[in-house]
Order: sequence, then structure tokens, then C-alpha cells
Amino acid sequence: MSKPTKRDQAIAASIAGWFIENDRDFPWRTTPRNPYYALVSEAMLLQTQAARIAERFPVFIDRFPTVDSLAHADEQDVLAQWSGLGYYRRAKNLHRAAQRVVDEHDGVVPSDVESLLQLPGIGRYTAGSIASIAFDKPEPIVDGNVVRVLLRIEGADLPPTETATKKMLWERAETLVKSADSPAAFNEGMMELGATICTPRSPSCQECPVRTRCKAKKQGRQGEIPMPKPKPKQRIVHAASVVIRDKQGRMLIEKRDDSGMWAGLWQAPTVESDDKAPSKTMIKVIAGGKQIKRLNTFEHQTSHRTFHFTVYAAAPPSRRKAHQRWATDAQIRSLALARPQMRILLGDDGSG
DNA sequence: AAAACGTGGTT
DNA sequence: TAACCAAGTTT
Repeated sequence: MSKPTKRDQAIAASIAGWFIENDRDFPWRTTPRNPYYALVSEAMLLQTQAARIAERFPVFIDRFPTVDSLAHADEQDVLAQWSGLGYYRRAKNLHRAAQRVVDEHDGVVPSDVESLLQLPGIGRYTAGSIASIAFDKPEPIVDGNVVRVLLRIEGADLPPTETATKKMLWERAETLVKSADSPAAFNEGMMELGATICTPRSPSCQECPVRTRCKAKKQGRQGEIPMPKPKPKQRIVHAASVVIRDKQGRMLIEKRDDSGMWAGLWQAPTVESDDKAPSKTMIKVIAGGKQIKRLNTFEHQTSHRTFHFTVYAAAPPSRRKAHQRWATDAQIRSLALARPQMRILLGDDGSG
């Protein structure tokens, strides 16, 4: 770590001071901060905008108010609380992390980065985040917001995903957080600044607490920094799901594999195929051999795939397959479902 | 090192 | 509208 300059100290003080006056009111921002809330909110916030989590966090906490309650919950119940949020591995990791906190740390969320890093789903960012925000320790954090803010402040036209760039950013973050009076306010301030002022496009530089010290602004290049990230390859997947109700109105559902996309979540009987839509024969097989009727189609976008879903209806088979079960609407609402299946099974398109 | 992993907001 | 990207981690 390099020695902080006068400019570094001024930047750290400006951003921490700005945050104290301009923090948004989120349910995990209690006074004082609750380390369990930090654990849960950080898991939810990975790659997800804070405004979206604001509605889901209180519901989750209502269901699992303490580390202990989360540790003793069924994994399916935790996953169910995650329905529609995506990256479902975060929920499994959070659940396991809570169990480890109970088993190995007497139910107290650890405050040091070393211990935090041992917990599943907690990497360098999250460990630093919990240590600094919940415990006010001078630990650096670098998330997408911090990358953008720091590269702009330095006017550094560097590829943000390169190892050398990341190394430099972590060092700058460390220098700055160690020169801040409140590491918590500085780190949260960096992210808040990136989320509300120093936005990816059309940043509000005139409202920025470090506008006089920002090299990108000085050069008028805040719109070009950071360079865009390379985007992942997209695959097209065709999926057919069959809605099957028995006489009592229950629906036939099955559990997905424990690995890969939507691991361990529930769905209507579904086939997927890469190149072209699944054959009618194949769909009838998963429908239990009865005649099928096409209901509707829709697209679903994920980070690496475009799904073309076709939804069918079929009469109930005389006998369900071993891996399938019948479930009432109420039961289905309490299961872990990915967005497309919420739509298929519950008629919930996510808009409400 | 690169790919997998979800879903929705913003411009 | 179609990019672009969000409080990243794991394999």
C-alpha cells in the first residue's frame, strides 16, 4: 500500500462526509449496523441493484430474523425466499454460511476478513464489506461502483477486468480507506456515489463531492471511463413446459438437477434442447403420454442464454413419474421457483 | 483465465 | 431499442 497523499485524504474525507448527508434509507442500514443484516444484504446485493433488494430484504428478515433461525431453516425454504432474485447459489451459500457461523463462531458473525473469507459465498469484496460496514474496520472493498469511481477520479483509461487493473484498484481502495476517519462511511460512500451520482452513463458531476479532484472530469472523459466490459457469449435454448392439473386442481411439478441453471428449483415438467424446439414426441413423454395442447410462448433472458419457452397443457397421466409430485397452488407458492416457472405455474409475470 | 450463474433497471 | 450493467463468487 502506498502512503496517502493530501489529495487522498481530501478525497476520503469528502466522500465519507458526503455519504453521511446523502445516504439512502435502506432497511439493512440500521444504527448501529447489524452484522447479520450485513451478511444477508450483501448476499442479496451481489450483482443486483439495491433498490430491488429494498423490498425483499424485510420479508427475508421477517422469516429468518437471526443467524440462528437461518441456520436451522430448511434449504428449500431459504431458496423459496429467493424466488425470482436469480443467482440462486447465493441463497445456498448464505444458508451454509449461517450454519458455519453458528457451528464455528458461537452464532456471532465474525468481524475479521480472514474468518469471513472462510465462509461460503464470501469473497474479497463481501469480506471487506462486512468488516468495514458492520464493524468499521479499515478494510478495502472494490465492487462495480468503486471501479468506476476510482478509474474516473484517476482518469485511468484501463480495461477494468484485467488483473493488473484490479490490483491497482484494490491498492488505491486500501490507501483511501486507511486514510478515512470512518472506514464504514467511506466504503459505503464510494458505492453510494457510484450508484447515485457517478453513474455509468450521464453522471451528475455537478453534484459530486470530489468534482474538483476528478481527473476524468477535468479531461471531459467521464463518459469514456471505464471502458466497457467484454460481454459473454449467448446461447439459444428451446424449452417446453407442460401444465398438468389433476381433478383436484393440483399441478404436476418436478425438481431440477442440483447443478447448472436453476439448480434445485421446482418446475412444471420441462424439456430443453439446444438447436431446435423439442419434438412433440419428447414433449408427450414428459407430459405422461397424454395429448398436448399449446397454450402460449414467451422468451426469457438470462446472463448466458436466451430461452424460448413454449407452454403446453395436458390431461393428467394415470401415474406420475417417481421424481414428480402433485402440488396445490398454495404449496407451489411456497416452493423455490425461477422466474419463468413463476409465470408458468402461478401466472405471475413478475410485474406485480 | 475464462466461463457459468438470473433478473431487472436505465438510457 | 439494445446495450450495458448491478454492493461478485466459484469452478
